[in-house]
Amino acid sequence: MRKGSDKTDFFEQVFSVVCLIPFGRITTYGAIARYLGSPQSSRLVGWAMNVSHTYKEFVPAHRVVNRNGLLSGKHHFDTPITMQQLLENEGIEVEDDRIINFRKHFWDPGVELDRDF
DNA sequence: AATGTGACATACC
DNA sequence: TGGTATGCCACAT
Repeated sequence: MRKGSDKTDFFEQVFSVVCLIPFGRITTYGAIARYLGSPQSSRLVGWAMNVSHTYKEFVPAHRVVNRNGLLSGKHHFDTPITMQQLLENEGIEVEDDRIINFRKHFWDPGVELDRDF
């Protein structure tokens, strides 16, 4: 009985996962997309971040980066350095718009949330 | 209402 | 080995 609330089903799931990212951890668009069951919908995740500021809840979009660990969306924040500042504020080292030890800080929802795959 | 776009990722050549 | 092309779904204009 979807009562219209599921129109943003994908987005809400994305926001939910992003909100579940622990402090000081990061993830990738592809990881989220794969966790949602649509590994090829990674763009939607990025798009979701784009409209995250329109979402009623706060979404730590700064904890989501591309597969290369590059702060692809830094330019979309208030200032081009806001994203880096937020990450550094969480103890994540960022150099040249790239996350150092990206793999170490990587938080895979499909693994951490123990998906049944 | 329809078209284009988008903070990616993967596959193929 | 890198570059090109495509897929995906919802939002914005």
